[in-house]
Amino acid sequence: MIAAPDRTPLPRDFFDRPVLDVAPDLLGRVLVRTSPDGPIELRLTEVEAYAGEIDPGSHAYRGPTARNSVMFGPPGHAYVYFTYGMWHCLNVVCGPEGTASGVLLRAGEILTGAELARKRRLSARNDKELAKGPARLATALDVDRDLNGTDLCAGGDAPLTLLTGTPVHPDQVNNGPRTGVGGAGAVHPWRFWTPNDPTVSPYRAHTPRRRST
DNA sequence: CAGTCGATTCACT
DNA sequence: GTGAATCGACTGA
Repeated sequence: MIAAPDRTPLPRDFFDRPVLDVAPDLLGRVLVRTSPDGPIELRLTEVEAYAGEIDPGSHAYRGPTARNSVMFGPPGHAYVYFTYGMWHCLNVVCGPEGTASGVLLRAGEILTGAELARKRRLSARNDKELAKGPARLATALDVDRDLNGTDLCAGGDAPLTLLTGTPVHPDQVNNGPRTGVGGAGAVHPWRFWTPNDPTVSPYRAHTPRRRST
């Protein structure tokens, strides 16, 4: 008998901690997306930590900009960015206001709303691929920049909420280098995932873009 | 203001 | 395993 996931929204305090504490603690939590199309619930299986201004891999490394301003705001809010001209990725802001840490939500298992997620992820060959990768996760949940800055702790009918769920025991969390991060940021083993879970995305090293001409 | 490239995904060989 | 897609933020002149 497995206990039902705790549906209490995570409190603000949860996110007001060092990002390396928050990131592994997010595994097993449940992200709820409510939209006019219907609800989707997803159990987080893979995340990556980005340590703000001290982290060469972070968007906040060179200080505040128009794009990353939400990361410098209060914890527990969504930082959504657009990349490669066609994808969105979803992060949770961590640490006190004025700092700029965040956790990239990279993959998860769809618990409810799979039918809706399949409509948005037509290229997925099976349900394990619906949210296997950060842009796939955002696509399945219909997350775009309209949700940048959304409070994930508000509860109620907010478009995005993080529930307590069923946290993974720290002894069971795996970690390794972050996917697709190059340069000095590649040395940090700040990717966290639940082992032996088919929804976790494969690791890929950073690939420099080939020069034109 | 032009050049560069990205916390990726997908189709194809 | 390799390369294209696609656009906007950021950088440096």
